[in-house]
Amino acid sequence: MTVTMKDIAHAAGVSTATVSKVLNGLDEHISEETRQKIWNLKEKMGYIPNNFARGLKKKSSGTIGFILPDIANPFFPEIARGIQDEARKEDFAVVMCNTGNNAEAETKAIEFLTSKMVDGIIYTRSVMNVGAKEIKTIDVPVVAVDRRIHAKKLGFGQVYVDAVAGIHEATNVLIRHGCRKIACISAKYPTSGDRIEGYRQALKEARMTVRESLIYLDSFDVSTGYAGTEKLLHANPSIDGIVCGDDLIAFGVLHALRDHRKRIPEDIKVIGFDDIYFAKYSTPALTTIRQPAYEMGKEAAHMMISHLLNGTPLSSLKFDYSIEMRETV
Amino acid sequence: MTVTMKDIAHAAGVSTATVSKVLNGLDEHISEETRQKIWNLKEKMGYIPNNFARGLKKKSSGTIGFILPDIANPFFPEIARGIQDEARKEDFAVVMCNTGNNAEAETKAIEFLTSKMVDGIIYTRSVMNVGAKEIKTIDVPVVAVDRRIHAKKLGFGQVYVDAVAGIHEATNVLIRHGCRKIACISAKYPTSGDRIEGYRQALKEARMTVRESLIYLDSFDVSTGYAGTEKLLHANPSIDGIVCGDDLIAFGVLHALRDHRKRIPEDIKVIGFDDIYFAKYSTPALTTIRQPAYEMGKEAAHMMISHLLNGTPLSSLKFDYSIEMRETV
DNA sequence: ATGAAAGCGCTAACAT
DNA sequence: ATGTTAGCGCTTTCAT
Repeated sequence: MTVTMKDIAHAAGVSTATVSKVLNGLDEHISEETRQKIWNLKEKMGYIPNNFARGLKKKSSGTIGFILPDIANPFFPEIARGIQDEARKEDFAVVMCNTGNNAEAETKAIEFLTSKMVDGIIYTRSVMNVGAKEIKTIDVPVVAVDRRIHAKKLGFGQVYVDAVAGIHEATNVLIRHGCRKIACISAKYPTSGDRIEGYRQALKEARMTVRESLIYLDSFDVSTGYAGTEKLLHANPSIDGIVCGDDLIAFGVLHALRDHRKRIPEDIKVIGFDDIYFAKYSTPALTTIRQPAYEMGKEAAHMMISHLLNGTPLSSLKFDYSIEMRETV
Repeated sequence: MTVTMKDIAHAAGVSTATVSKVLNGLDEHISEETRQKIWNLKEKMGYIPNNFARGLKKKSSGTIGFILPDIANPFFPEIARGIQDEARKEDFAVVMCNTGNNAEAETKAIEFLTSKMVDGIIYTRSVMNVGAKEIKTIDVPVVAVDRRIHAKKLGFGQVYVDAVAGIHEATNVLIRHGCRKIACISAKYPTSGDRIEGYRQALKEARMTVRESLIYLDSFDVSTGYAGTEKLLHANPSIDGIVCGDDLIAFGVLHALRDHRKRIPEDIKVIGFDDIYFAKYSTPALTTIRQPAYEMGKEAAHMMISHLLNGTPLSSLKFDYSIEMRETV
């Protein structure tokens, strides 16, 4: 049987009000004796507070929710770590929901979390791909990490790196290193259109023609990198550089290139985006544009909690990317 | 303002009971007209159910909790994916709590989740390292994944791979490939003592002496692998094989070996454990003992949900490991 | 220093 | 076909 405050109150011969006060530290006016008795009973009886009841009453749960699109992509767990380390400091719990890039799951996660389970939501998917309806019904603060959204219009907070500029720079790196026929493999998520822009811009600035046949778009995963490379290479054997939308894609590219006996970076250079933990351990070590995932998570949580606790307005925070030169360029 | 059932009931000119019935699909005896009216109102007013209230009443939340020790270790997200795919099928939500290998966080996660927030808990840490007190207070079913625990005694379910046998086999692989001086680097978590046993046994069976100076124990992370290799190599330059407690450690080992200009596998062979997603992309590709993480997660969720829904008893499910021969042996 | 009581939003058994 | 009602376990205001 579940032990409730009532049980403790009964055992201690006091009212539930007294028990509640003691257990919540509101015990200035409680006798030392009663206090002790209650704490002991709590331990002895194995009392666990019922969060449903408490939440129903207090209308807050001391927890923040984190919605991520793909837990298998190390970039997101890294953000999660940042969020949690920060939340822990402020004594907030964090629950995570993985949507697996599934729109329905995303909607459900939002509904679930906003059903008063969390005091705020940190989000890493473009909100643009879920219906406006869902967004409007979110009645807790939200801060978006790493995804460009119309934050201000929606009243959201935002922590991000300029991905367009990042891909622009990635492309420039390749150009600087002598690549003349540069392909691009990325995801065709609504938000990722941006990224591609960086590639196009860089090419134009270098007076190189942008050819659609050099662009392959699917998902942010290894198989996209592999399949994209196969297809692109087949149509254009002379490609000498590949800009990747993220590191997972880059891993797939590396793998495909290896199967095609291409020498990296002699025959072809590749550059990733994110700098996931494993980028430095790949074959060969991946050159990539780094996003400070952990720090972004930390700041997102910080922003959220300050807002929750002190009413600090949610803001827009931009981080800088950096270039991690390794062995693929 | 938050929209409640009362608001809808008021707007529709019916009672909250009727609204509740309709919104929960218990509408066999509700007129089509009322039904429509309520659904429309729900949409129009942006009603979101209050999970606290519902949970308080129903004593269940349709969600299962997943506690993992290190979200940055790809092995765990893989389990998480399995859990979620299965849960999704049964219309259960899953929330995750990352403890970061922090005992306090673990205790909090348990308290938090058991505070009636979830109907069951899936656990990937040895329960042995949290106090018996916490365990006793868990009043929801739990199934442990990948961790040996006294499942039966505690009434837990269990899904696992025999890690001792796995490490035993890993060591054998090295022996079979001619290694004569085999070191072992693993974690000194309470549960990991087991793993080491497999190494010791294999050595004994091959009539090789077990030397403590060839064993390095710290944590399941890359830096342990790196530091361990440095230390071990310094004391025993002639080591020709290293058995790793997990793949993260193996990655650190590979890195250190590279810095020491050791040729792999010619000079020294290394074998990992888990077969995380990135194992095949390392330099060189890691030979390792595979645990079917995704499947284990799926089965754990299946077991949990069957138990929750149909009362199927929690059981003990053993999976087989397999050997992934790649380039480090 | 302690208690009584109202009520958070919802569900479900029991009317009608 | 719909409504009444009695809580679920907790917090909190107001009494005492």
